[in-house]
Amino acid sequence: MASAIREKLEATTRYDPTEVERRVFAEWIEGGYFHPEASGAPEENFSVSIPPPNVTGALHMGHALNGSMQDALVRMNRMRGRNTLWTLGTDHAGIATQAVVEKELKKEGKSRHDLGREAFVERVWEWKEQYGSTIVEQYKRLGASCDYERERFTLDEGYVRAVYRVFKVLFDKGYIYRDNYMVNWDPGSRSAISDLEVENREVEDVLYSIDYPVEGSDRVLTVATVRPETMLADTAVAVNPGDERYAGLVGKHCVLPLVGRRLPIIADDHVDVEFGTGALKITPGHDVNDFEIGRKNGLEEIGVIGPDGRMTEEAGESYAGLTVAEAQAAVVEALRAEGALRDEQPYAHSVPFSHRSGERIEPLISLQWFCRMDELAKPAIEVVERDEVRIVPDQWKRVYLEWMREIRPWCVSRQLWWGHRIPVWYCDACEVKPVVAEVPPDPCTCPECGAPLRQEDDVLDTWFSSALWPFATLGWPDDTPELRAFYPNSFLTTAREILFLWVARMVMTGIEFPGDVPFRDVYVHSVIQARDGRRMSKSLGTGIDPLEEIDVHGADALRFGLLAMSSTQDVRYSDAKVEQGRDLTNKLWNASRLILLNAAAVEPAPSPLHVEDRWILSRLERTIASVTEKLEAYDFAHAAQEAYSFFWSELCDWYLEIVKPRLYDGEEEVSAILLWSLERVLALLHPLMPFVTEEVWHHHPSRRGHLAVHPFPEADQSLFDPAAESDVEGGIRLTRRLRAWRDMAEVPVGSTLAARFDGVEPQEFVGRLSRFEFGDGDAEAVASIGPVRVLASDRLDAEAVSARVEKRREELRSEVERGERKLANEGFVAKAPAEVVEEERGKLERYRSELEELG
RNA sequence: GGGCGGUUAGCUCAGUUGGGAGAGCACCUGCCUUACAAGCAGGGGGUCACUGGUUCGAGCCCAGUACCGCCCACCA
Repeated sequence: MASAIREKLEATTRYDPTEVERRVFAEWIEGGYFHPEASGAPEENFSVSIPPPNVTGALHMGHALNGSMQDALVRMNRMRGRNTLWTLGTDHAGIATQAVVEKELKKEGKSRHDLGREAFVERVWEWKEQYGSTIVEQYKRLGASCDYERERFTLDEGYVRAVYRVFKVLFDKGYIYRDNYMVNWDPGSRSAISDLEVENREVEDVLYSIDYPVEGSDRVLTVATVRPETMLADTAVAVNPGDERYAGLVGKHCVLPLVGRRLPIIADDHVDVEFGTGALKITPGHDVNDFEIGRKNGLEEIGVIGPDGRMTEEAGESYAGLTVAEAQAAVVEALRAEGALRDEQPYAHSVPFSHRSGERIEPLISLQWFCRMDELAKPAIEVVERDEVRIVPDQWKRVYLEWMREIRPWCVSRQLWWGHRIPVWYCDACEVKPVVAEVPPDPCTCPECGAPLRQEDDVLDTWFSSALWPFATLGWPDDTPELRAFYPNSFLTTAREILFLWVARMVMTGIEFPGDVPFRDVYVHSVIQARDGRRMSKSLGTGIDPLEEIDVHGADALRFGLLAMSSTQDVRYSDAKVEQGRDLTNKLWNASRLILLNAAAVEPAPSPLHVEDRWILSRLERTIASVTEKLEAYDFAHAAQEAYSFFWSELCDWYLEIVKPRLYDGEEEVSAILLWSLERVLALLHPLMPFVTEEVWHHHPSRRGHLAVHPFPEADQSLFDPAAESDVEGGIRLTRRLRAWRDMAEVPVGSTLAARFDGVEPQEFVGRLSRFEFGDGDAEAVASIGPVRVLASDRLDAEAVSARVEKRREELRSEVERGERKLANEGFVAKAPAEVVEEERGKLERYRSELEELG
């Protein structure tokens, strides 16, 4: 080792991630390790598409966890020599990005309408150029081994071609259509949104009961509503066909208070006889159920609420222009004045809100583009039923299937400017059908009358383009080498909240377009909650910034911590686990210093001279087998914990302590084993903690290339050695008992005690690590610990010793009693498996003989 | 209204097919032992939410109860 490096290694007793991480990452990029050739077949290659973060986004804990998991598997497979691609990119995130730029404009006192569409979109692109790489840089901080040279964006040129191709094909198949239909209108973004972007929240409203007089009679029908302002758009009153109270009224009319409109009284099964009076006002223009009933019964559809969330002209001049809330107050007041308001009751119920803007959804009828999903869903159901796409853990399989079987049309148009503008062109001059095309028509004129064509104003739902991510990023619709080499992907990891929004749609489009499932496995990971168990959220201020955690503890520490705390159920963020990861990086660093600074210059090799060598090699290989198996099963937490405990407890606490004298002696065999083990441990841990392992590897004498492309260890079963394991573990147990005995007997730390042994001589390390000196002295034995007889000496406090012995006797008596009781149970002896009973007998035997030794 | 998950040490969580309850952190005691005090050695700590059942034996299986969380859902 060069002396400068040696000095640095000697002097640095703490691992410092800050300097290491940037340097090491730059080396990886320079090596081009993350940028594979597009060659080979998907079955032998390994590929993953990152769930594309919003281009407006900043790395949050969900990204960090998801990234740590993907990187662990990606790195492991790259090290195994597979041609590995991890595609990275960002999502244009229609609503979110448009909102960010609009907010910027607002500061300048402008709106997007002041700029006009073209200039506004230009402005968003400028924003994207300036800020859009933030999150990509943050993935680098995490150490994610993505192919940064193949970065994609859902609005880049090639991607747009994929989106337009898909739109055109689905349109030609008749799946995509335009219709005037009830949609979830988000007054916040002033756009329609899909069912999946709606969340229901519990709200305290007032339930108003209103009397509707029946025409030509003195009866009234009392209806109940939480939205009295929508009565202005009522076009019927419905009762249940089986409701005898109203049997004679069906077919008659009542008169709408305030408005005077005649409303037919109709019968519909939907009406619940038990609720309220059993009479339901029907507002087809502003209520989802009423819309259905209206269409079924051919009712008039009136809209009194506009896209801006204000009352329209249709609402009448007393209300037009008011906000919904103002209109509600005015209507209630007017009804009260008329004496039509019968009752008001507080009423808690769930109400749809926009997941995007947070505003209350206004159901209204509007002209939108929809995509029929039933045909697309069929094969996507089958592949999951047949486990061709495997959902892990499998409870999510059922959730996926149930949703898919009930799937409804998807509203894909959005009234935004930022996004994929729908590739449909209209002629305003004649009645010709709209032109739907993958590329803008050239010339852009009407084929019938020659007038200029006008493109559809609406853009597509962001998720329409995300749905194509695994293949559009690889160059589809062209038949590219990338597509041939890396599609389908190997797996996908995701949070369950986008199982429907994203995962299901990728499965559908993958089968429909490239013709194969997009990935074989879907791993649904846990959600990391805030420390107090609340959701991590920006608005609640409960978010924990992964970059701050990286600044403080290092990326490896965060990665290890996240993997170790992850689970199939939701977990609270654990600082302790991240600190455990940090401590592990430090331990790794220092154990490596011990080995690298003291090992003789030899070839690393498993050449055992002693039983402890065979033991550690056996344990190492078993750990490799087990950790690998767990990683492949997406059991990241146990993989991390197991690697940790092998390295810390077995390798450091025991093996290194056992072999220190040999190492300091310059023994070649132990040096060879230590260097060999270190190499394998570094490689095994590299997918979990890439930075520190790579940095240590720099100092390893066997180093030729980077660890990032070093072969991943494969467990060598020929080194499994149960006999050595049992011998050394016996020695360890004895050492611990001797140490505990000393502690209880209050022997000063520094003093060595004399002892002899009965039967088999304990291994050399037992005496050394517990500070006992074994000889054949014939002094009186004051205590027995297994085969060890502790000899009387003036270093021992007789009282403490006898107290210790008595305590042990007590323990043994209770153990013996427990064993005897169990074995006296005829049921147990008769019905328990033989080996369980045998084990119990063996234990009882050992306890009895130890008790006998103690006298 | 349906469905799913949870309840285990002071805290955060593990616990394979039923066979003496584990980890990390925190706590107590003793150690600056020349890899590491972000360390080493030793230790204390649990009615496995509750009630019943099955079994020789239940944290684990069954039935029910109570809280907590999530998803889906068009009773105004």
